[in-house]
Amino acid sequence: MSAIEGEPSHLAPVPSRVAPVPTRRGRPRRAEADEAIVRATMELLHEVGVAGLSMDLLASRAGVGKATIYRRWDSKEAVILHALRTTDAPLPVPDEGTLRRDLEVYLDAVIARYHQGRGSDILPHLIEASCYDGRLRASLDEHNRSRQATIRTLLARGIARGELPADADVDLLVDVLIGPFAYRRLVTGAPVDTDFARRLVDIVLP
Amino acid sequence: MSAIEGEPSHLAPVPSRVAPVPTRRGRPRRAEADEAIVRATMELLHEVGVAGLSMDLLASRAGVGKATIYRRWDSKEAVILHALRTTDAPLPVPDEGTLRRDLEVYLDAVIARYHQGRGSDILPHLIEASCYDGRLRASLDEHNRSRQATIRTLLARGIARGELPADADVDLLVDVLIGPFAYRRLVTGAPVDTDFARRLVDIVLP
Amino acid sequence: MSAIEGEPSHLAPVPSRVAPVPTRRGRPRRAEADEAIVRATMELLHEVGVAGLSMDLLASRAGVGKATIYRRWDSKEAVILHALRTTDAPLPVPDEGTLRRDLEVYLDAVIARYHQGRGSDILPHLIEASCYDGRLRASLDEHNRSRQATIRTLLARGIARGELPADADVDLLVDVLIGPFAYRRLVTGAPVDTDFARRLVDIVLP
Amino acid sequence: MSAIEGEPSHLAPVPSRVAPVPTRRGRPRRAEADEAIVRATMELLHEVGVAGLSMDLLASRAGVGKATIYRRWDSKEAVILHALRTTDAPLPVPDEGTLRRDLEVYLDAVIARYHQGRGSDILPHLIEASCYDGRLRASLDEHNRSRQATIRTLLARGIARGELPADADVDLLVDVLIGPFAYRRLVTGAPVDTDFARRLVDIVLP
DNA sequence: AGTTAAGCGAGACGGTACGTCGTGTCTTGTG
DNA sequence: CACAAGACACGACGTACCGTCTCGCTTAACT
Repeated sequence: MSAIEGEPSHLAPVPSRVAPVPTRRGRPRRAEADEAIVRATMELLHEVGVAGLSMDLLASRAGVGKATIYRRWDSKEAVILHALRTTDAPLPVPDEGTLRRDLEVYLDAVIARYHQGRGSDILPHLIEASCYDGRLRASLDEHNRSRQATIRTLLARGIARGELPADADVDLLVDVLIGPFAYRRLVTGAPVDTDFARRLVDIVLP
Repeated sequence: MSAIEGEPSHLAPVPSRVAPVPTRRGRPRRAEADEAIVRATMELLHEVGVAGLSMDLLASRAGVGKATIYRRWDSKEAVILHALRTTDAPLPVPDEGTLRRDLEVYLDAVIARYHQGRGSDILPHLIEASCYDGRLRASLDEHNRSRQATIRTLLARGIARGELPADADVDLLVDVLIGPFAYRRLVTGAPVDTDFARRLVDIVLP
Repeated sequence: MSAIEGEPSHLAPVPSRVAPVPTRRGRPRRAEADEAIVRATMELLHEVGVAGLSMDLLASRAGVGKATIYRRWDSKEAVILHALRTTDAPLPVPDEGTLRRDLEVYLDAVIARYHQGRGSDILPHLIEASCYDGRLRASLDEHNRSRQATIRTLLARGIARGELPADADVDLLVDVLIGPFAYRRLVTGAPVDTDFARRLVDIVLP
Repeated sequence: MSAIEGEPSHLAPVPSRVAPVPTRRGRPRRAEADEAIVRATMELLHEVGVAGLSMDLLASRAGVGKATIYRRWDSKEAVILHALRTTDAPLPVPDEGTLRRDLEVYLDAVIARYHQGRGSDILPHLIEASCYDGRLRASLDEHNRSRQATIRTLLARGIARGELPADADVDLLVDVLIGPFAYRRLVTGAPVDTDFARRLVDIVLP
């Protein structure tokens, strides 16, 4: 699983992607190769996981030479991150009438997706890789921040309805609502369930 | 940096450590070897980082055979985690008179340690490795949970002083106070500073 | 160095050269491209040797697309052989009055050229390549046989002068006069000098 | 086929072999690995030829890691040369009563072995490789020179019998008897047969 | 004048092999 | 038994070539 939160990353720049060179000289890159690589990446992530995905395997599964992959991305992790950003559908934005209900429904959806064991090693893997690769770090951060969009939408609605004060510290609220999930999942391994989400919302909406 | 929070893990069980075999047969293990390995591990973590630390390098630096390392630990990551637990000094427990001040002082200390770039890839590396190794996962989780001791002490004092209600949800408060730090550092890359800590405390102590 | 023996191969067929197609349709091939490729080939052979000469490097040095090279020749080795045949000036035909002196002068010239280290790996490389490519083999053989012309001229004059019997086995004499040079250079690595040439002539002209 | 001439190279040094380090520390090299590698090399040379023999294929056929090969030899060619020297049986030393008959019988045997197409690209390949690797060059030269032993034995016997003058130039005679074979095979591609051998002997024994 | 066929520089493509590295295990001789 | 040394099987890495294949353009010769 890659993301703890929601909204897609539509048109965001992908810094760790190798520049496709806007020049029009020479044979253009084959668009099907991009697709095939992304598809093969997602397939293999589900079949053999992040640790079992080697560049040789990926190339042969995508029917592509290794050089074709390295021409497009810097590293295995950049490929994986790109595939994730391309593929990973955002969670729906709930609209239940109250901020409390919206948050509860959304966090439940996060938990549901967060609990699928398959691929739950992808994000930790990318985090680790990004420690050694600034470009990857930037791209991953950008992606993860973009996933806060849904919860920001919910909070903005809450302010509009007067459920939160107009000067509420939205940035901090986002971190408080999502941070504990990431902390439990990545760091302490403590379990996360619906009740946990309820109590968290109680803190934010007293 | 390895830990986001405080107290040491002195006598805690280390599941991923290979059992030293209580039997008394044969030549006993050399205690200096343990020390040399831990020392070499910490040296290399600072010199070449987690990615540059190979078992061959570690063995030769410690003046030890590789088998001597594997006799004691399951994997490279288990060695690193052990070295960390052995070495990493806990942050002091503040006592400023009020819960608010205690939390502020403590979180400032966490931030100060959290910002040292050197070795800031160790925890992410261990998290990733623990995805593939249950024993490591258990050991790492145990360690990270143990680091919550300081903050729990502070909260307990706060309850005793009446600064928090007697039925306060301590488990959750701990996660709310630390989770956002982990989230920013590991996931979004957003900056963390003293002001951030202040605002966080405001949420918990309205 | 490419050849152990003499005469040029002016108009000889070059089987491994791709047929330029006598049809006149379409844009004609650019003659400067041929020249540029041959020139770049010789430059690179001197600069980086046969092993360092890659088709990408050659194309970029010649300012030409790789397809332009492959349109003209089958393989890298065919290019090299062509460049050699085009460039390599034949040794002069001596005329000292006696067969013995002629042979001595000629063989000394062969030795002088044979000792230049630069490019001395070209012939071995072509020989090896010709093991896997019949067209190249034919072209190389033809070239190398053509280099016997000078020595055949000398022997013919010797027969005319009565220095050799009219029924002398010229084919064999050629091989005996040149073979030991090739053998030492390619196979045993034994040194070759003027004295060696003298003694060889003594065998042929008792 | 690797050699144009005869005697084995019993105890000759093999400079291109990586030094096995006379030190007695650590686990000794597995002798079966050496055997398996040599056996697999010869098998593959017959099955796929020199060009089809890759290090990965060789390692997997020998049931050995690539590092185990590179620990012992510098390059693919050094392995091949070693396998050849280890395996290639020398031609028998004829004893027909006269030097002329001995030479004829021996050269016929050389021709017979020389004509087997299988593996006839090995020597050219090694020659080429030795242009880029001094150690290999030395080893190959040493090997090829050692193969002159048989013919030297025959010539020595001829001198003892008075068939050759006592001061005959043996070094040169060896080159004259073998050189033309190498020259035709490697350079001009001209055919070599029994008649050619007969005429060659006529030159040496007038 | 328009059409057609081929050449052209650039560079992407699928493959294959390279030689190196790291892991965790195994095997010596020596305590 | 433990130990230092180091060999071992495995398998991934990222690079370098090869020879082919598009692109968007010339550049003629044939309509």
